[in-house]
Amino acid sequence: MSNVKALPLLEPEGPDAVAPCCPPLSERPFTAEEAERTARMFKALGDPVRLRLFSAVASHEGGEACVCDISDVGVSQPTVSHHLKKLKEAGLLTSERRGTWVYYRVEPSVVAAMGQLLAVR
Amino acid sequence: MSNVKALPLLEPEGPDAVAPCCPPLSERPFTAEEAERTARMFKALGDPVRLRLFSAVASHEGGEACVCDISDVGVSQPTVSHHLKKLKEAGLLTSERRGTWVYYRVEPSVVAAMGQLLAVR
DNA sequence: ACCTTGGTTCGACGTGTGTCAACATAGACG
DNA sequence: CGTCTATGTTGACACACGTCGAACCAAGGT
Repeated sequence: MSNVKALPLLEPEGPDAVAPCCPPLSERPFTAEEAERTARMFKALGDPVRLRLFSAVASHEGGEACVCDISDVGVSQPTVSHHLKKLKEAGLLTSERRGTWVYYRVEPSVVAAMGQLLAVR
Repeated sequence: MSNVKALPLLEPEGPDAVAPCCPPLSERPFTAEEAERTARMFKALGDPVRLRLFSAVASHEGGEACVCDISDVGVSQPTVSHHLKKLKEAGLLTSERRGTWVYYRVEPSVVAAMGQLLAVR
């Protein structure tokens, strides 16, 4: 079972579970490379529509939601698909087709890593 | 000429309350308004240069840094100023002029609030 | 086969954003 | 005053981004 496949933001550096992408933001100044990687995650959540979609998936029963369940965010359906793709490329969501519907779920380790970036000293 | 907008993400009420902007992303689907407000914060950190500047301030000795200390991020000085302004408008940094230099420091409550948004259920 | 429903991809358009050079402003100091 | 240093602002430009309609793909049902 491929629980992790080519996440563009997580280097397979440690067998650890919490995906140590980068140290907390207040530990030391980020290098250009760290910033490049990390900014992609924040940018993915930097759009209101994407934030609503992500929140809808994250809060949905069972930890997953099909597009039909969450596509009521005020934009056209192609736009929803576009944003879900962006969230997927950022490593924040994964998708799987089961029959007629496509189900999205959050990647908990990546979200946890983002939370740790913001840990207060 | 004081066009200093009120912090768009924090209501000026609690002394050191943890900025009750929004519930965790996984608690319930965000409303359009919540998403609009919160996305501004994530978007501010969604640029590599801004992320480096923010990290430089956050990790600097004494919790504050003057522009001259952190402006070595590979872009021109006006661009640095522009990004610092963006971070300030997002409520993530505050600035204060002391004599010749301008010092920036992080707004801990806002960062803490962002961390809580990503709290895993 | 055909059609219907769910989702993605494509092509285009308008807006937003990052960047710089040039200029402007604010103190410090003589 | 004038001048130097440290930051901020303005204007302009190229590029990225969000959005939509139309076309396309994937499964199921009839």
